[in-house]
Amino acid sequence: MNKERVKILLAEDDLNLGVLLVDYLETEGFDVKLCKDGELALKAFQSNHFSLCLLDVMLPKMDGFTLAKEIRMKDKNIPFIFITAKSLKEDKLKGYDLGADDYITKPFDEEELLWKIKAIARRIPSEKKEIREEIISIGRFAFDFNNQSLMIENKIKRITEKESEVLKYLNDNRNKVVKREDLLKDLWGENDYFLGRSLDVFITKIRKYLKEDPDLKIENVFGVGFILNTDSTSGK
Amino acid sequence: MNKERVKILLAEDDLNLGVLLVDYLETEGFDVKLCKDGELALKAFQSNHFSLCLLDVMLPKMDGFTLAKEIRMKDKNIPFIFITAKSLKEDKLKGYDLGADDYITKPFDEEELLWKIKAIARRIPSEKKEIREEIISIGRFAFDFNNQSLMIENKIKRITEKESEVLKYLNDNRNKVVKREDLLKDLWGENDYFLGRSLDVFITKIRKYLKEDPDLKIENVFGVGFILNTDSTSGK
DNA sequence: TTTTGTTGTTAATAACTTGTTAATGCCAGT
DNA sequence: ACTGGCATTAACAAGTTATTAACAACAAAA
Repeated sequence: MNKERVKILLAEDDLNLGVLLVDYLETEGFDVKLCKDGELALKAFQSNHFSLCLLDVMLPKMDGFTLAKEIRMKDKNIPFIFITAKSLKEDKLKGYDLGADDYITKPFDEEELLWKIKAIARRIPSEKKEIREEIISIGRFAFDFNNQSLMIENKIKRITEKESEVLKYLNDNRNKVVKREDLLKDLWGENDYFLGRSLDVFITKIRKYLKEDPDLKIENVFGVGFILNTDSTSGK
Repeated sequence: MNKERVKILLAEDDLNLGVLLVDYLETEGFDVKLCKDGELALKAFQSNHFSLCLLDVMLPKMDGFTLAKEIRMKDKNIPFIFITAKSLKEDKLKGYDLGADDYITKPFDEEELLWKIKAIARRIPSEKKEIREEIISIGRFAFDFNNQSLMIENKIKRITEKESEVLKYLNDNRNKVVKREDLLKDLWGENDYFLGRSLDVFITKIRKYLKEDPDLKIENVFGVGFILNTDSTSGK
């Protein structure tokens, strides 16, 4: 959960190159959105959140520099790398003036581009803190998965890692039947008799925690799994 | 007042080029320290605070890569730009592995170097925050990170650098679980079994310091990390 | 030398698993 | 519908293993 993938906006009209790059970067762990002209790229930028822009200078509809200017108006910190065919000084200058972090001249070595991206990605402030703050409410509890804590009436109970995982799994499927099989496969990686017994122990423990809110109940579905019931009207 | 001059460490044995660069960069508003070999550069780095390193790869006494490695041990985030005579891919690769942000091949255009520096400088977090005299209060302690001291009831305890770092990291995430993994990656740069053991030692030491305020506690979150508890209502 | 950080050792502890017994639900045969 | 048998589940206890605490010894650096 620690590794949110870095999202890259790639504006490149040469689809051969574009698809190649997307493949390459995705195997390297980036999330890449390819747009084949400037306007599409701008549109994509407006509706998604990217951490880095890789812009070809020569683009249909809107050239890379104009695009950069537009993007810069939306986000004044996002890093750019320009892809340019010629290594003209004026071009480079213009790019840097717009706040480029780097440029790379076609034809280029993919690996080199990767290094450049990595160098920049390294300095992208990690968004961890934002990711961290999610607190889920379950009945009258506030469940903080990352902190492994269950709060109710300003009491905090710290629970264990596996307990958290199981509770989160149940809650992610609240009011729906969770199959033992699925839960075990997803949380333990495999599913055998003994792990099943282990799961039962965790269910017992979590039931104990949840007792403080009488509306919450983990029901057993015989031979199939469990269901976390948060809705007092439902259930039989 | 916003513009503290960015300090650059320049390691370059060719004094012609070196002096030229110093002049050029200084007229551009940077503060440049020129060192003519690797050892001098390392020494300079240890006694000053720089925001960026410009390292020639070929240097007397200690080559640029080794120098970078040494510097990286002192500061895990400082950006490097390598100056290299040849444009060999292996060289570039090696540089990037060490965390280079860019490289530039001799002979180069000064203006181009300037752009690269500016691109990086733009992303240097304004150092004000780190440098400014901030005294953080942690429970009944006053913690001065920069001076590595912990004060309580007009007693001052001087603590070590790593102790400070760990304490600051915990405090920056007070009342939240700090994962061993994150802490080690951020403060040590990597995460292995032995560093984990080392961290435990620091936790023990810091706990000892914090004992004087009974409301402060570093709790262990088994298998995950630690949490600095400053809030007496929380805790189990 | 003195300080700082790392590695090693041992004991203690917490998490998870396995074991035991009792309770419960399902279903087949009456 | 009732009943007995069997599999599943609940609850708790005991066992196992890896993690952590605390301290000491060591190594590296200032």
